[in-house]
Amino acid sequence: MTETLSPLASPVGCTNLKLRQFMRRVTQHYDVQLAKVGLKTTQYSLLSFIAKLGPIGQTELASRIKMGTSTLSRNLKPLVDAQWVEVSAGADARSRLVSLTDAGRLKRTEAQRRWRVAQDDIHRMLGTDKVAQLHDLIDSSMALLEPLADVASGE
Amino acid sequence: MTETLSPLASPVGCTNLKLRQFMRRVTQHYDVQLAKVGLKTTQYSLLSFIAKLGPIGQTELASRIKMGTSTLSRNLKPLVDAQWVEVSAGADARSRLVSLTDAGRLKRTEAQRRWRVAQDDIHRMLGTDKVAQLHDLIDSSMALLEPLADVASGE
DNA sequence: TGATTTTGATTGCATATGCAATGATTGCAG
DNA sequence: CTGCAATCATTGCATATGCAATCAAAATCA
Repeated sequence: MTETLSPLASPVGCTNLKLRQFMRRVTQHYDVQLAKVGLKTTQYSLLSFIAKLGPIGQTELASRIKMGTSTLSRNLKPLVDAQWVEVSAGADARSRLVSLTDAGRLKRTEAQRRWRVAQDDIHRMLGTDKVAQLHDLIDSSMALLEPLADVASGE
Repeated sequence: MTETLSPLASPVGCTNLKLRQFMRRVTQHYDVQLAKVGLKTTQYSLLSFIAKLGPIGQTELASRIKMGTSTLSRNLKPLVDAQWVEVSAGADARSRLVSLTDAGRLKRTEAQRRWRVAQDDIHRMLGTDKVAQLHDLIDSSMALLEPLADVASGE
């Protein structure tokens, strides 16, 4: 079952390098829009995740975002300082639940409009089919790399 | 058969988020190998670029890597400290030429073997066709996003 | 119950990233 | 020649990223 018709010679370049370069460009693009509401793209993602996942522990949240807990911990800080995110006591005395404040929900909605602009730009520049291919490719690749995460967390 | 069987509805997710998540995983994968020779993936890329582009000014180098000059400036520091990279006087008194030392070339060769392992792992885990698709998709997308860079640099 | 392990989160360290401002030169217009 | 604009690189500031170590609390084992 030939998925594509291309020659399919073994790829030569560095996947990591290409990804990094591409991501720098793409992130910059989103940042232009989100800077208008005082956010970085990562912060917007974070707000969105918290909005969707409601009050949630940091370990769980980090896992969903596929980010290290130490990074998450620090990335939350500016959002907490800005009072968009609040950290309340969880079931344990050690665990803390992360959730949005009203201001946070407002900010997220506001930012979402900017995100939409950036995302539409991407669709316009790349074409929706290319974006769809990219998303699918990333999704399926991510699934195939999942083992990595398991190994890291001790399995 | 058409290239894909999916309806090709307008993609819903955030391209930037997917890319970031994917890149974190992929970078971690390469880092495991490169850590064995004391390098980060970015540092290996940098060494490779400098090896290939010979003595080169920082502005030009940054442009090739598609990285900001301030980032490049700082990323060079640990490499210079380790004496893998040396910075010599350029044509101007302001411009400086970046090149590898002998130790740098050695280190790069050594690291290349590790990179090869990581890259082969990727091919094995994702399949060469998927990797090839990904590379092609990134290359063509990058080309379509080039205008961004021009705008940023004043055109 | 007391000791050990596990779990949840933070912190030290090092790097990556970029914008804006700065410093240092060079080039060019007047 | 003088002064302003353009160029090359670095630095201040803020964030992103993760590993290893740490700290605190809970769970488990003995």
